Amino acid sequence: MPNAEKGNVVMRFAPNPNGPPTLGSMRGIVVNSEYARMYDGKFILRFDDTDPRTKRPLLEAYDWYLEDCKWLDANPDTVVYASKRMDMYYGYARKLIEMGYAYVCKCTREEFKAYRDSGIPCPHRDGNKEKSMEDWERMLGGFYREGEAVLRIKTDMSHKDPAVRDWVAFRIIFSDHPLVGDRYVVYPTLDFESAIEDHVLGVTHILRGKDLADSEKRQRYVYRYFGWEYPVVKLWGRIKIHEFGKLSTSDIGKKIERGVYSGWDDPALPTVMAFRRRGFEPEALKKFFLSLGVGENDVSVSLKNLYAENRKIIDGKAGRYFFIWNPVKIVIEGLKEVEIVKLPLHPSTDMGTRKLRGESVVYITSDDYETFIGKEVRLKGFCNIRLEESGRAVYAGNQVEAKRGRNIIHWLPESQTMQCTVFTPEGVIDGLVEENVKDAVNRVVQFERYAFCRIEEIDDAVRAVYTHP
RNA sequence: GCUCCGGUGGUGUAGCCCGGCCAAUCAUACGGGACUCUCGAUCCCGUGACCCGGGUUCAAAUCCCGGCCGGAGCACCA
Repeated sequence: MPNAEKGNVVMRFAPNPNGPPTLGSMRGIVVNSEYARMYDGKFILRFDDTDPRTKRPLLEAYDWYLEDCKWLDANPDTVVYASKRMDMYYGYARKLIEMGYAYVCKCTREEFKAYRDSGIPCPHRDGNKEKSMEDWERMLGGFYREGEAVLRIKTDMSHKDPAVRDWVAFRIIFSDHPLVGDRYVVYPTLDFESAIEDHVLGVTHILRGKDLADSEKRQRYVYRYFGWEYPVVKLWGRIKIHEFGKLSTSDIGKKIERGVYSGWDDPALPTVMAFRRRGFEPEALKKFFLSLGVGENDVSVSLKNLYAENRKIIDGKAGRYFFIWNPVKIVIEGLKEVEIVKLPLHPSTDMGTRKLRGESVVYITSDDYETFIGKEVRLKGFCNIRLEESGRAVYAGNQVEAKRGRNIIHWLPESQTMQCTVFTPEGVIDGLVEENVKDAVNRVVQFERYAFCRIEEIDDAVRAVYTHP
């Protein structure tokens, strides 16, 4: 990073808490905090919550961000709530008005758009400062209705990029704010609020999405007027995950209300909550985002990369259990005695063993039954059987000769099963699981030949959440 | 339309600023083999990329110009 001195770096992540943190937020948290850490710097979490109407903050979401930061090992050194610092913004606004760099504009949106598009100053632009100050105080006092007046920053009405021409710094919104109630009617826009805060907080480097590229051009005017130095900015492109469609936070909210998703932590959603619920390791998420780098080109990446990262961490410590989806009951004929089968909890890590009864009535998945019917298979750790028609099977010895191959399948004794529901991104899968998983509540296990899953809850039945293959 | 910004194997990334050590890094994916009482893991081996066209230069993925393709912004949203 340019101009980064060890110990003197201040970075921030500045979300609007209008919903739960998503993968996109995670990128912001991870990348900013990691760079700050790399330079022994400071990491600030700032809530840019200055629009109580269009992007209305969600009260619970403030804490969600705090929790998710903590979980991602990105605990902020400082937490700032923009909506609680309104008076400070007002102060800077007054200074700008006094200096003649900001003015109250009473054009309608449409009127101003016309001026902006043609590059002509609007009639309010060159009014005297005293009048603007008076109008400003009236705005604050509730004299104007919404839309009747805004405070604009003077830039350059002939700037080649129309987006930077005299942009709005404050507007009137008669709507109570989840955090500060109805104390204010004049709210700063992101561009203004963020410009002031970055300076006040001493932010040295900004890493953000390129959708905010124009912000810099706008904000630089304010910095120039105050004689401040603008932080170093690095932008990243849009991120698209193959497995998730385009989902805006508000879309997701609606779908949750309609019952399409069970909640913000539905495994099908790209929220941090969902990934936590699925049992992902924060370290894997971090590596995943860091591997994307901070290039300005848009990335379109598969979750498989994340799965690979996560697998590296959990494979060595996830206990192995049998989960039978689409169970089929098999009666084994000619089985001599009931024996206790000991299976290792992990094939290479020493985690002890689990026990299953070697009974003559077992369950296997119908997938296996259908592909191996008429053939000999080995019930892993137990014995060999030949699968026959209509759920029968014949005992075929104990020799582990079937080693070399694919015909080793998992199974469960009838007397030791529990109902199990797995919540996957594609929907719910029901099946049977060995009762030994009761030792693994709230841990990630591997259901052999299926996938890694987190055991969420066990009462009469088992609830598991799909992690990844 | 206007203003910006990008374009390295299937995907992501390093290298580009300060041209040569790049017949291009790493990861993932994919193919093959070994091992394994999981379709997981591990170990080998392999496939596979500098958008196109000009220019500058002894030398270009790296610099310049044009084209094509992609993205973002053009809100009293963040």
